[in-house]
Amino acid sequence: MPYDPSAFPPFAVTVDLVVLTVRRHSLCALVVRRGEPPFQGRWALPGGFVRADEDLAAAAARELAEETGLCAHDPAAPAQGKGAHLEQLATYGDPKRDPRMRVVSVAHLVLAPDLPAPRAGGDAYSARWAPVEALLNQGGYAREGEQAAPLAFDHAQILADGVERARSKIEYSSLATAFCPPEFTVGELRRVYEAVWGVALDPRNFHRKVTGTVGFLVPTGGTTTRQGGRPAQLFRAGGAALLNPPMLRPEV
Amino acid sequence: MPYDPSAFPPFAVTVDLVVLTVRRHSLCALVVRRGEPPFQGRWALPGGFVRADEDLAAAAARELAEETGLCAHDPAAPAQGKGAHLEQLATYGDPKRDPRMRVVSVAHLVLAPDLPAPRAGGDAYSARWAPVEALLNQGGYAREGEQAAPLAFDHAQILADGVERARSKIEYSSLATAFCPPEFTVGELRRVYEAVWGVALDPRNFHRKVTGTVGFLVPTGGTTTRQGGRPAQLFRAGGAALLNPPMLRPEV
DNA sequence: ACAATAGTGTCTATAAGACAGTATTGA
DNA sequence: TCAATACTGTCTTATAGACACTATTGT
Repeated sequence: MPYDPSAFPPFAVTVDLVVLTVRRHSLCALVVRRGEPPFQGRWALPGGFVRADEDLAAAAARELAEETGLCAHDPAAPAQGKGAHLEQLATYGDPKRDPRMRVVSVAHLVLAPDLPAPRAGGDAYSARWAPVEALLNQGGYAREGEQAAPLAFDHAQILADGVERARSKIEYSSLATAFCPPEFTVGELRRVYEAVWGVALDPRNFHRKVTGTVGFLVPTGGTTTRQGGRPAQLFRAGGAALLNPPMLRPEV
Repeated sequence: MPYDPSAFPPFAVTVDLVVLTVRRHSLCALVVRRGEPPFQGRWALPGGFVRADEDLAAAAARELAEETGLCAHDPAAPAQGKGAHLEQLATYGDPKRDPRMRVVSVAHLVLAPDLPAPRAGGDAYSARWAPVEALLNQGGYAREGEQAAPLAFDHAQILADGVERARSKIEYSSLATAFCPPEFTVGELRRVYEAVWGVALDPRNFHRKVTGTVGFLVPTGGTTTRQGGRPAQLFRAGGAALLNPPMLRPEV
């Protein structure tokens, strides 16, 4: 087909965010309550329109900052700094995914350390961390006193894809450290793996594995007893992005 | 930001295809020659606009059929059948990636067996298989008699991302069989791995590995001598989608 | 006979799973 | 003291890498 820019069907393009964190030993996602139709009153992933002169990753980082105050840290971007890991996840463009119009949504995945509490942006909706297990359950998610309902639009599918990406990516990359504060112990890192995978890991074999993988962890010299028990060494993430050999996820 | 569908910036949405195959022991991609500006005369990935009522995967499958006659086989779709493997790759939306207008392109990755020769669709441009190594070289790609030039738009980046996806995905999935004809030998499969990874593999260890992974290969009972030497057993792809443990790519 | 490819077997090094046992804190 | 967590070490098993050797074809 000749590339005729004057005769193209117009689309709206949005970004949706799968923002994951580990809270109280379970994997949680950020959801917001919709204040208007369609799906009014239902929970949805945060997101919004891409602006006319804005890159996709920039739009995702802007929405993330608006929702959480987090500073995104795109691994592709040279700008280093504190903040969450952000990467593109996938694009969803079913013609009927939004009942009002043709909307193509470029979903992004964000991995963040445990945050105090989500704060709503300038808008009047509420935002909340919810366990992904509840969000993905048949029957949907509700907080106390609400009717249980599935996520709006195709957001349950997007969330499921994001969770699966996170679960597989911590196998062969050092991304699990994105769920941790800047300094963390081996036990804290193990509890991240356990929460994301939903399995129990042998603490001794885990310790041997992560401390034996060069470039994964760098000791800071400090120790902490914030988990109770014997003081544990503190580490920060090493430079290695890929783990070789990978962490093995036990068969479920 | 409130979700206001009446005030959104309009985008054009396209699909671009990274169609890979293995020919003469090297990994090749399908490129088409642009017949009009911008980048007139340059090589580019095949692609085109998504129609107003068309799903993204359907648009990619339609473009693939127009360019190659291949029937796409989306693993997410229930419709089984012969044809190439198709999956979404990533989405590219830099505001300046097309000099004429704001275009967001949803790139798809296609893995196909060696085909007789690309046929142009109804259009007047030429299509061609080109080794990815040449396409990604600094300085760009040219056939004989042409000036070497990089791929049009951001297609070199899209191709590089597609090649990297294919290289990593054949490690832990059975996707390498998508490069093979319906029946193939262990040696032919090994040459696929060697071409995609650009390394030499030990034929004996490779044979032990692939025949020992349950669900990867199913013997058909036939044999062939099309590679010369002792007759080799013929196999077809087994049902397993994931290889556990994975194939290990030798460090480069 | 010889070259070429297919296929089997064997040794070794690495690493994962299971789990005993020691170390160091707070209550 | 005990409970809890951190850490070290040891045994077994699985598997990858290296490579010797045999099998079956075409020329």
